Amino acid sequence: MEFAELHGWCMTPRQAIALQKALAHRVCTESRLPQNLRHVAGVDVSFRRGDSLFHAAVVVVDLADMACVEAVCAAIEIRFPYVPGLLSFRELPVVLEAFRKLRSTPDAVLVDGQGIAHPRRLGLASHLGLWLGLPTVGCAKSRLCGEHPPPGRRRGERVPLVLDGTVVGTVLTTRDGIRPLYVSPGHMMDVPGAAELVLACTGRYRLPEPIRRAHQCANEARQRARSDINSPFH
DNA sequence: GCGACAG
DNA sequence: ATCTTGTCGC
Repeated sequence: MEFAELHGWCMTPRQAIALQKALAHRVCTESRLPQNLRHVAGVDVSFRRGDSLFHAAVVVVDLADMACVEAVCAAIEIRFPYVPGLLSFRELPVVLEAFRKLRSTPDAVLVDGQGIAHPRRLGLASHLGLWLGLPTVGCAKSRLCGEHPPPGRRRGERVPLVLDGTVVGTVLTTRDGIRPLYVSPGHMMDVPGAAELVLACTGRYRLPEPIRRAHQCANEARQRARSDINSPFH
């Protein structure tokens, strides 16, 4: 199976699973981060219950001062239902559409979802990494699979996330006294590097700054589209 | 068969 | 993810 087969996105869950197994072999779990890491992107997707549109945003920030370098968003129709383990088939089309509009190329991409901490080692972050050929990190707010002891409650404390006897990620506390994040390499990234990058992008909030901004950006785009229905002029 | 289950 | 108001706490 080739990437081209994804163009239609008209797959059955069974076909999607077969494709994941094939693509998982292409994922690189060694760090390919540049020495001078400067521009980190965050991606997020937003949708509304009674609507059939997905909105995605990509925000690139400068790691030195968290200043926004570039921000874009896109909107397309939903083409796939939510199925745990098949999230990329639902969200990747709109995410790729947003990246198509991006003019700059980030050094790394933080994704709202899992990387290789996935039943077939191909979470949304890994799948996106393959498409983009860029280092990606999966940064999920809850667990999809794998086991771990409870991590410490202080910022920076972490425990390994183990799946089938393999460490596939890090359960990382990003703020004192809050629920941890499930951080795993997406593509061109290793387990320790993924956790360090997330920590480097996280300040006074639970989620890393690039993802927070993308989340905000995608929501604003969705609400603008919503209001345009009632007042298309303006 | 039952429970788990990113967003 | 989204539906939703106020509310308890640092």
